[in-house]
Amino acid sequence: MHHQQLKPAEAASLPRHLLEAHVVALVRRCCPGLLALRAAHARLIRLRLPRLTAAFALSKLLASSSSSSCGAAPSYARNLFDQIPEPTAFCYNSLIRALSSAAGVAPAADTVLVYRRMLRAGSPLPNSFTLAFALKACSVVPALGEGRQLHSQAFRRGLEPSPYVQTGLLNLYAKCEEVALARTVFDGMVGDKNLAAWSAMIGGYSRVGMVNEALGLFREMQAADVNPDEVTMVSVISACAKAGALDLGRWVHAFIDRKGITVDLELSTALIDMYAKCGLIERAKGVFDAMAERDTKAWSAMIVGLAIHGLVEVALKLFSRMLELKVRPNNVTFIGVLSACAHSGLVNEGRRYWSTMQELGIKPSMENYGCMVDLFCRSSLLDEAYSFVTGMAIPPNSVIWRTLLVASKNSNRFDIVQSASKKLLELEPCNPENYVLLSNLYASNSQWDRVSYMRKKMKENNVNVVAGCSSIEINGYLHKFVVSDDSHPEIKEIRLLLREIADRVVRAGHKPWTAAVLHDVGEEEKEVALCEHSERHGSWLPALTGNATTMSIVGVYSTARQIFR
DNA sequence: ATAGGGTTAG
Repeated sequence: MHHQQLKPAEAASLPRHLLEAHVVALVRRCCPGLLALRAAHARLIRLRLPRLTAAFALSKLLASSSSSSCGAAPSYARNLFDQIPEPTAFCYNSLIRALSSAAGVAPAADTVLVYRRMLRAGSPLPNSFTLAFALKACSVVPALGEGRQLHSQAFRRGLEPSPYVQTGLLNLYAKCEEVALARTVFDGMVGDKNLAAWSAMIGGYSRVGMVNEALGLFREMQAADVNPDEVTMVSVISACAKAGALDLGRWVHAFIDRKGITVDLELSTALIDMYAKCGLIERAKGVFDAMAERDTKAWSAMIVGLAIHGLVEVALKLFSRMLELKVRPNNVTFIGVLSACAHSGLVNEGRRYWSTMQELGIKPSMENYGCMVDLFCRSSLLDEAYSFVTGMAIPPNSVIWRTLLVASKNSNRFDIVQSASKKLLELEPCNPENYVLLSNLYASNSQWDRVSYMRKKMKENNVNVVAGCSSIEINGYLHKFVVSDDSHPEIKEIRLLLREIADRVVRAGHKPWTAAVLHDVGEEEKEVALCEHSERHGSWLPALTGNATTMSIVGVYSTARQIFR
């Protein structure tokens, strides 16, 4: 009965519960996939089901089209919903669930509209499913305003105690980087906290870079006897990657193996990212090679990792392999490819990849444009860089203008300097970095009137230079340092050690750049030293990815540690 | 009657 075609005549004679069983089986069999769903839809129409069973069938189709395994189908879901004469809560909930897979900011706005429509209709009333799905839609955007409206709805309707609503709220705040709000929900959870809540909270801390909090909570979770799974571990590993905490990352990887946690696609990608960011590109490659299947993100993580290690040829070869295997690259993949070209001055190759990107129909992101500007600037093709910037399809951001400005400051292209600095101050009148950059630029040309003008403008805009900071992981704890901050309890020992390292670098006959960075030198020299460093090794240390002014003495220490390794 | 939280690359 379940596996054979049912004819309209037979359908008419079947009792309702058997018909419904048939509908359930039919819809279940065709999932996932929108096409199969449409075919099932057509067959159900041909059966000319009685009114109630037809509504039931439409509800089942709607629920199926809203599941994530079906692929994005919000418009189909709307279509189905509109055919249901008296939608139940189940129908509303499925429609809201389907909306969360739409692109852009639409899910949040549409969700609120559907929710309002439900309230206006007077019945059915929203239940915990409604809120859980609606909150999910707001989390994917993420949309804090809409989410807060839903929070107050949950409270007013007494649906707040539901663990699914709670996790939905917690996740919403975590996605919006409102960790304090997320923590309030987390702490207020009644009874035992479930795995999803722990994972969402750890993920929230990791997302905003509160690494110690993320790892601390991971320990608390184990103390509370909640067993982490592969989803939890993705956040934990990603926290290690953010911190550049290699020792900790290796320990966590060993933990994953010891506990027999499945290293799936996502966790492998997180591990690749972690090893690459922590400087162990070979281990990253090892994880990549061991993967059973690799999606765009996994390939991108590997290619970007190789690129930042300066392993340009390997990165580009891997990209060709990716194309051969018909994995579709996206703009992030091209960040890796283009930055690889920029790193080693492959201008023509970079241009070629840029057209490849166009041919593949990938719309360049700001970062992609940034890679090209960087590519031209590093090869001293200022004219090309400038005309590229002015011809961009989207308005260039401050990063682009800063790249151009730094590249042209030692040239005689005052027109570029002029226009770039003007744009920069328009776009970011409150970023101290720009004032430092421009002051230094004018000072080096002895344009003292302009230097003091900069100072005046800073005062006008109430801009204060904030100290850059850096961090290093030692024995599983992240130590933070701020430029010229001596408050670290072991600052004396740290300074002594740095001096020792500097001496050893010189004695070992290394280029003096390392020593230059280690001693208290001017920003300009640090910048030169960093450029040389990047060319030689790729900028694999997170501590060094900021500009020279945001680099603290301990950031340098970790560089030196890597060199001696 | 029918369904549900958390994760990944720049």
